[in-house]
Amino acid sequence: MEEQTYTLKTPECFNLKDIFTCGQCFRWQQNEDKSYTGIVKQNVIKIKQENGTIKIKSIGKDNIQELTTQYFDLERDYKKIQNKLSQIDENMKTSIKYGQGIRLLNQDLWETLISFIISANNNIPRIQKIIQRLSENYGNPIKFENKIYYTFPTPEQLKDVTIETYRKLGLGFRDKRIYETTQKILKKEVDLQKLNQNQNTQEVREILLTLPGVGPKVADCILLFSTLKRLEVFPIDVWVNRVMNELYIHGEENKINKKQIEQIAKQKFGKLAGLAQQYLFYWRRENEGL
DNA sequence: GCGCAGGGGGTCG
DNA sequence: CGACCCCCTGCG
Repeated sequence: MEEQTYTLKTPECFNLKDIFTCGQCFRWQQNEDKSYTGIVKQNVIKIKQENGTIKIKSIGKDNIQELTTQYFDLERDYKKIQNKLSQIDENMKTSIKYGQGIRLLNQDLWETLISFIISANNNIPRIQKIIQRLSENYGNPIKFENKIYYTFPTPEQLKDVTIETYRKLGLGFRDKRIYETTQKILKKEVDLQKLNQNQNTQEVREILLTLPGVGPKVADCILLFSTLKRLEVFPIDVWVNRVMNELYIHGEENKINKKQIEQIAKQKFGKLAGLAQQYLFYWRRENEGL
């Protein structure tokens, strides 16, 4: 495999720190020179933002220009989305200003599915470690700049991994969920290839919910952060719960039910609820002391 | 220092 | 609605 490079003018609304720390991905790490290295499908990618340009170096199967365009959602007009959301209220203006550079990545559906099952009742450092361990044990090695990186294992690569082995890898009670979901995918009880052919988001959501370990919040994350890219969903985790209560309900955080939040999100943000969620989540979590 | 609650990007029974 | 695996944090 050969190295590729690709340089492009920095798009509007594009900032690596915002993209990688807004909570949608687990496989990027920052280097000393402020560049980031990550694994995308069967490629290792290093990306650096400087002086109005994005410089990318990669090694792997895919054409770097096509991959970048797709993965970073470069064909969507985020400025337009931000302008629309900004008209809704001051909260939107503030949070968008804070997270201007956020883009919703088009991540591999299978990887997103497994990653967010792992995320349940878990914290980000441990989620990252677990995914790293799974990849080291079952993914493909790729050498890049004298280091070995590992791709996320395919369903086939996890085919014979037992629940006990998952437990040893530190997955905890998620062991069974990962095992059973993988088996269902392999048997095509849920066909990930065909899932996106379904136009109706509610129907896709229902299908995802049949997989062990996938509840409402995880399903919405998959719908939003993967190639399914359904911008109208609104994942509600503890942070979104918190910020919505503070901004729109003015009530006791733990007394509010999710249905009420869902309803407010839908009526206020409509088809762009997912983006609104990201700006609010990122803003609130990065300003924890408020 | 060390030990022990507390809680974390929820889901399941 | 409580339990759940693991691990990291904060407090006593």
